[in-house]
Amino acid sequence: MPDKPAPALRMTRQRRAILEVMQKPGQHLTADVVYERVRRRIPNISLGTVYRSLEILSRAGLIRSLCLGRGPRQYDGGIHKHYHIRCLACGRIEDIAAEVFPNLDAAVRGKTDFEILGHELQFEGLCADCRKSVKRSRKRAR
Amino acid sequence: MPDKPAPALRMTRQRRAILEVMQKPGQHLTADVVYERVRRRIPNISLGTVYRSLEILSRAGLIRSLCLGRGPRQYDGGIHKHYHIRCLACGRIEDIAAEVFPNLDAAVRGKTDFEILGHELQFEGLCADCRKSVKRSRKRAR
DNA sequence: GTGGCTGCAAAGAATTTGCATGGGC
DNA sequence: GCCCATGCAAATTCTTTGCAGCCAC
Repeated sequence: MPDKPAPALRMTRQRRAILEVMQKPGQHLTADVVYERVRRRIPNISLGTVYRSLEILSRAGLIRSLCLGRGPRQYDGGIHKHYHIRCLACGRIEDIAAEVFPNLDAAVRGKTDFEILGHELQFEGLCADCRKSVKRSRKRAR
Repeated sequence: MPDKPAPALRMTRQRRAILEVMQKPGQHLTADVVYERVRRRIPNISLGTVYRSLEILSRAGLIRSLCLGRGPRQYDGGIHKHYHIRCLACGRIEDIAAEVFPNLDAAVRGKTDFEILGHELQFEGLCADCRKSVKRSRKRAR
């Protein structure tokens, strides 16, 4: 097997602009929204470039790639980490106002060949609205 | 706002077959693979039905829907819960041989309106192969 | 019997890719 | 100067949806 020298990451104007858009913490942006915002600065950037850059930047660990329930993939600047909760019934996503568990990574370190760099955690449950419907239907069922 | 009575879940032949395919623990199946397997029993089932059923069954909490890095969404019978780790560099996914943390749910209970039913946790890091390449490239850079 | 479920097929959304040219290192 | 990165647009992949008939409850 030939050596695969890790490719150099070129910091182009496009990638720099994308990184800056991603910088603001606490946002989850779809590729589409990133495209829209970066276009203010680089009007002729292409959507393909945005997709390629997001992929590369997330592989380089500069941003995070999230998959929150349904819909398109979302990306996050990753400075301010936080968790999410998704309603199993209606798919709604919310941030959770709780601090990150720093010891999770340590807990699995050594259980695998991988070098653990972080984790992604989302909770699942029922939002207040859907809980009401479920209760209602249970009552009906009696 | 009119009452939205929670819809009844009909256990059709198709859904039963899908559930059985999903039953075997420790597998992550794409809709496509589920389709292929269920077709052995119900040859004229349609892919659309598979998508619809997977969505409904996961909303009902009977199976779990996962988003593991790139590629299509995956589904899991969910009996035997386990965590995953994804290589940031190459995208490889592996199961982690560690027990589930039962106290995570309790830790966020009360921090939100939601009724917490479970969680999805995936770690991120570098697999052995990619770690080698990175080291190599760092050495070259000196 | 009724309203949800299915098969079929077409539409739609999201993402990837081929290729010629441009630009970072 | 070498190669990776980009723009453009077409192609692919994945998922959803409209509709008429069917079936679980």
